[in-house]
Amino acid sequence: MTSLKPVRGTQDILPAESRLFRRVEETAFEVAERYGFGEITTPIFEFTEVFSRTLGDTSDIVTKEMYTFEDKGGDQITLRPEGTAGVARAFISNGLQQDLPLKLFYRGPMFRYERPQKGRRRQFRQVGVEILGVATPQADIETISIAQTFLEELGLKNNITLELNSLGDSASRNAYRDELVKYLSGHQDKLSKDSLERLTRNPLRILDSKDESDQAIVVNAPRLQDSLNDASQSFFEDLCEGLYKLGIAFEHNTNLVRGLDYYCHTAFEFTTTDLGAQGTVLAGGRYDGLVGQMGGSETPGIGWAAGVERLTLLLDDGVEAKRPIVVIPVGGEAESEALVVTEMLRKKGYRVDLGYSGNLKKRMKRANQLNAAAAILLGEDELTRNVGTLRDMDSGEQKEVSLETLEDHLAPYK
RNA sequence: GCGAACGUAGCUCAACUGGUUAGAGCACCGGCUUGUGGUGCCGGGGGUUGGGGGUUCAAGUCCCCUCGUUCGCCCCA
Repeated sequence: MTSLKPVRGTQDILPAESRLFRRVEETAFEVAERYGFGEITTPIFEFTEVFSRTLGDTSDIVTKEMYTFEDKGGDQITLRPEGTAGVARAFISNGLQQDLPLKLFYRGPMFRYERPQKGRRRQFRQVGVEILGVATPQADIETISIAQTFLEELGLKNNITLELNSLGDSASRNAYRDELVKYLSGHQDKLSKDSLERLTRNPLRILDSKDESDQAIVVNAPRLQDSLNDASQSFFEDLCEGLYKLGIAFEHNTNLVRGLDYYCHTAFEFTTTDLGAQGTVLAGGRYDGLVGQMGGSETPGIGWAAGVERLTLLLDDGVEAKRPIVVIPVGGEAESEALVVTEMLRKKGYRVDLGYSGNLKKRMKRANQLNAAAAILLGEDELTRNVGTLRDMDSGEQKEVSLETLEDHLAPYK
């Protein structure tokens, strides 16, 4: 019996919910195209190395969250836990450095072996964008503004906040990291257990620890923004000014960080308070070191990814299916003619349903459940006169129409 | 991976301190209405109470294990 349940952290998405997912993904894609992005589709699994090398051997994603297996040929394979690594790999594999700058959009399932919660699944869907080959804040501004437009068009701007920070370039960042570790090492006795581990693995993360004792120590810690060098400082200022000119509101959260080594400069998150601990709905940052680290030529990059499930949870009004026209044969003799009429209308672009069985009453009920806009009744006596009865399902009004001119009466129902 | 709560029909929920055959609303199916849906009335199907074990004369109810969901932590979208 357990085998008839979906695997933990996976779910079936039925038609009503699928419409919500499609709305999110289609909106993202449509906005991305408007901003000049092209869609890229990479495999949902890669050689494990693609992720382990880019995400770092110590990151949680690599150490405990990847679905990794050996295939029948003995290769180590991993179901992708995120989208950027695969895009970077595809960029190198396909020699796309000659096409820079590149603006890419992707969508599809990701896999992480985690404890499921609301808005957190083991198989989940993301949409995301990447801009490769632009080292200036122009790309950062565009990346954030496409995100903003996307969320706005989903109708979500009211309960979502944009948090923004700069990690500085690698020189600034490394200098700060050393300074922070030096400071925190003096307070090891008061750090939480989690943060003690982070101290060696991922010290910047301690800045946004939720532990109260940690926060008390962090308050007096050296500040990230104070160690930004001039170049990093002006990069961030240019970004802020660009956002300001576009009317994009944000909060400068100086404790917002990214753990992985290749991140630099811009880090941002769009968050909501409506989803508990899974409040991050869209997040991204600049990753100038990534492509180089994978073995490609040094190529700056910036991008974001958004969780489709989380976004659908914020869209509580459902998406109605489009209203069909239903063709109803009355009596067995009419069935074959009904099929012909149905097929003719479908080929002309109408959304038409023809039930498989049942008397008139049942078929009318079914039409009502489908939220049909109109029904076309074809009875034997009508067919001898080559007409049908067109019924408006909202008003209940009916009229006989000639089958030859049927389409002339259907415009309101297309 | 750690901590906690919860699992009764397709859905939302009942069932007094353990006590006959586990109920209701919605949904579904049929009838009132053999060429007319959405409202109404009448009837019907549907449950190994997540699964397994234990205590008891008796378990949906108590205990253990397991699976799942939810909340928090870790981490992230």
